[in-house]
Amino acid sequence: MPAMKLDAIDRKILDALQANGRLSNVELAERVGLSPSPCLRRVRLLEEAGVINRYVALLNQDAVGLPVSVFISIKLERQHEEDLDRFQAEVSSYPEVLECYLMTGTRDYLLRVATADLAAYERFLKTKLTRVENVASIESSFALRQVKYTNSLPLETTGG
Amino acid sequence: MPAMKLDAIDRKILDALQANGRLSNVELAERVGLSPSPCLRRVRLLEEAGVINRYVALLNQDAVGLPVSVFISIKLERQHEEDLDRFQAEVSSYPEVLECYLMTGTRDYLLRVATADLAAYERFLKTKLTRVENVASIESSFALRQVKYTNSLPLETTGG
DNA sequence: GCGTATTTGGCATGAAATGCCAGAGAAATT
DNA sequence: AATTTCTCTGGCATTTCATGCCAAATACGC
Repeated sequence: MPAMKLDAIDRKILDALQANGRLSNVELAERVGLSPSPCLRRVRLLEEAGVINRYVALLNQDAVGLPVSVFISIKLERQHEEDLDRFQAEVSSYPEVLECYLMTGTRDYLLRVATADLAAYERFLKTKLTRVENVASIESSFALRQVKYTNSLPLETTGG
Repeated sequence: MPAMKLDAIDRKILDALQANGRLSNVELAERVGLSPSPCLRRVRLLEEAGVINRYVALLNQDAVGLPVSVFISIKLERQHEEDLDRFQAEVSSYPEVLECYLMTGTRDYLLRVATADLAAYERFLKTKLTRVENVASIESSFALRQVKYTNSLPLETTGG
């Protein structure tokens, strides 16, 4: 995905939709200083270009009973292409895994997992993660508190 | 936020809106097996109860020119209540910081930061993070690839 | 079996999304 | 500087949707 050229209006649109993905097109148009028609056309273009991936509802982890966030550092035995691919496919299939990154440094992967409690986390480890082939070591760190969580990327709407 | 009691239809609604926050109420109602009126009422209740935090558009980091994700482990000099509060407030104000967690273990905080490139990251470090008071050490790990990234919490819609 | 409370479904109204077309603005060419 | 061309914008008409209200149905307790 190449970086797309975005003008000031595009960035305003993206900023507004990052903050509220359910803004009506009429209100969005007002905020960015366009009439509804061209505003909607820009939004559609941004969607088709893949700048806007998708729209989602963000839930409260506590309210749905998944208050525990765990970060897991994982090291593999072998790091060949096919080893990585197999591991990634397996881990991506677990709904408990919200984020997974291939990392530089001494640890190969970093995962964020959401579970109901420690017992559920232990169950996840025992029945899923530790059974994945090629895993050399697993290191869990628990989040005591989510200080900040946002999906809003800083688009620097002040400049060109 | 206490965990709220959600029935099977609520979980279907939440799952659908986690996948597509812009579903029309008419289509959402069809999917969960209700008519539009009670479906909308449930959605409003979930919003008011705080189960649904908000709706957002998710952007492609590469497309908006912020392809670099960095995880930063931070250790503070002192961990008194007011020290933590001050650090958290400062770090939360940085738009580059997408996630921040207070952690167990040897490191106090874990941050995820998005930047345009290494130069921008260095600028963030020098002008912002290293100038925050009370920071004992900073350890950066770069993500080579985002293997999985989702906000969809697993709600186990199969069971009660 | 009966009464109560909660939830659902349908209808009416007002607002919004969306496609179409003409007009305005910007850029390139001569 | 004038003209041509291309791109983007704004307004209108149609269709779809959101939303509030009320009656009916379902679940629950007695």
